[in-house]
Amino acid sequence: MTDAPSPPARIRNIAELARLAGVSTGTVSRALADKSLVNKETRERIQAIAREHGFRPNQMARRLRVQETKVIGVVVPLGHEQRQHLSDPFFMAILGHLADALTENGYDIMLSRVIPDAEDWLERIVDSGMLDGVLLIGQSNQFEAIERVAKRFRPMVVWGSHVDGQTHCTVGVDNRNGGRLAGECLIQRGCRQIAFLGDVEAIEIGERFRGLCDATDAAGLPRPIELPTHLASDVMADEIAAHIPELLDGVDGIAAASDLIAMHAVRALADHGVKVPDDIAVTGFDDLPLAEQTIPRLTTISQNIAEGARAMVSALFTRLGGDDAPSVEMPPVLVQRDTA
Amino acid sequence: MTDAPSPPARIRNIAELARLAGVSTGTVSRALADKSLVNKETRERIQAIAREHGFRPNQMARRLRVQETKVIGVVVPLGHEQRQHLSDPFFMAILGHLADALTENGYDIMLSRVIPDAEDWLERIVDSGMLDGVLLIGQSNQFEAIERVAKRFRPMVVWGSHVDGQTHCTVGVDNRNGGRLAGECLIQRGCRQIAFLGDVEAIEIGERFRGLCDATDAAGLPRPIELPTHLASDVMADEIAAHIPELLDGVDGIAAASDLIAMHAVRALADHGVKVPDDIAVTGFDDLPLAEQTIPRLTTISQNIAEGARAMVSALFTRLGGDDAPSVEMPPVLVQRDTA
DNA sequence: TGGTGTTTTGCAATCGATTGTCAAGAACGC
DNA sequence: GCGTTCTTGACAATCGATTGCAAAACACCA
Repeated sequence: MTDAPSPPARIRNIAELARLAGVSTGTVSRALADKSLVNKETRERIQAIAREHGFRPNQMARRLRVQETKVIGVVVPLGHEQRQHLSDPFFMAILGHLADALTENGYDIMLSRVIPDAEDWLERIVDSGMLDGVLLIGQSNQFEAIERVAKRFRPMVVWGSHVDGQTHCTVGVDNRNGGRLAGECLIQRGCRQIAFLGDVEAIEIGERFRGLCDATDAAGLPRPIELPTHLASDVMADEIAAHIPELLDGVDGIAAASDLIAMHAVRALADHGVKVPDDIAVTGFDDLPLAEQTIPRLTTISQNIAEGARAMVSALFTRLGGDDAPSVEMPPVLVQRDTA
Repeated sequence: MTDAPSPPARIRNIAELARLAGVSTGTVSRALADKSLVNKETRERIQAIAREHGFRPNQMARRLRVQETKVIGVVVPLGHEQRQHLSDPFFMAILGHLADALTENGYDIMLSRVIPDAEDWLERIVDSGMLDGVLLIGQSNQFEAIERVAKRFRPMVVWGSHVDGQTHCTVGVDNRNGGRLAGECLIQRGCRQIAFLGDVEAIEIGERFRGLCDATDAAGLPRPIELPTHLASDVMADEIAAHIPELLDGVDGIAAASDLIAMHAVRALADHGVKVPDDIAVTGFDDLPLAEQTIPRLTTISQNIAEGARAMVSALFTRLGGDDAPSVEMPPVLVQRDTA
């Protein structure tokens, strides 16, 4: 009996393993699940054979049977983006934290396919039977679709803004207040003409813009100029470059809808010899880990991504347990660094 | 008959739908798959009922039956990292491109769980029965494990370095040559004492270091100093800060193992009044979209992430089709910008 | 030896689809 | 009116596990 194993033949299912062990499939199933119902000796013998042959039970079959998949879908609705590109660092950062929290609890993550033009994209995901729960990162302009599904599918948590009376459970910062904070910061620096870089079609971005308006209104300043800028990094640079003439025309403060947009803007301004923050002050939004590492370091509104991810997962788990979890709204925090 | 639907009762499976339509489950299945075997009229009638009730067949069951999951696992082996954190922007960037390419072809993506301490982490993923194929991003220090699995599991493609005689299929740049390019760039600028920021335990990083040594050897310069720096962004900043004394002690060129490390280094140097590239030149590796947007813009070795992702997916598909796909080694390109 | 109680194990139904096989019915020609 | 061909759809096996139920095996005691 050599101890260097050259597995004779791969075992394909518990039936084969059962034949090999001279027991029934039921016993094998119980043995592999380490149930005390089966005799300790047979149990260990079966486990040994399984190990020796590198056998692992088919998860698809098990999950079909137990009606529990241990898979959570993570989805970014990109309805308002012309191209669907998962490159936004904010999404990636929160995805990382979600992954940590979910895997710690024994769940796998499925990045589900978003069929761009289909009305029922969320229904397809939710009803696929592959997912125990769903996490949405961002609401985009898909409020209706999300509400519709939330009414009958409980284990779903959305990163985004909470609107009065909505059914779906959100976790996120108070975007409007965050926008206000950014505006107040810029105004306090002495900015008079503020520009907003972002796509207000997306609900949470729209809220940030509204908060910014709150700030300029309160200060008796003109409304900020809206300069649509998308989140997809491949078009962002061009869009910002296209906005440069408008920015150079009297704007002295920029509130960007995200840190990435802010970084691109700072770069583009530098290319035109504009000094940040002396000539134009810039604020970001998100407080990515990177925001602290840029030169100049970014003044931004912090979202506390790690805590947000934890809150999402915890809300999802209570919902998976059948209980109700309320929306969570975290306070935005202004992080003042070098750009404003 | 109102056309505003208030679905009477949810249909749970094709059996219920079959009863409702007065046909057998087999017919329903074929009708939903739009097979010409069933009469056009019954087919449309069944589809209408399904639509009306918002019924979607259970994917788990279908996949178990057809033995094809249309799911590709995407995994980052983080064997050499003490904490498993999916925050590296390079990983995220390539994940984004992989997601695009896979979803375009009708595949979903599963971020599989990596059980940190388990020897058989890759076996567990591959044998779970949930995945048609696997993409690994990075080899980390898991060469053995990858080889072992590659010998019997064909549909797997790995981002990383190709070593002579290896079984597993890799796609990646020639890391050694990339390291050499970085070294030559620094040397040509006049750097005499070069430091390497990265964790050489990881295969691809080690190759980059070796290439760097090739360059210093060829120029008759002393070997670069190794300053271990991990990829996890939460510890990276501290590690780099800890390296500062060594960097200020005669080092005039830094080759970083990744763009992120380079950006952190530039930031840390700025904090100590060191000017980049005048006092110390810095090169990155990856050429993230961000590298062009920093101030100063990063000189780096380009990996062409988009093309790499496409190559991985295409190799995976030919392997899924049963054919063999060879490893792909892309030439690294030096992108000279402001930091070196 | 028989009865009772406790472990162990096997049997068979089940999860929800897909699909090969075959029979019933329609259409058609002679 | 009968045989032949073609459609259409029902039946049942299958994918690979889990699990309730009941039978078998064994121990123990009177």
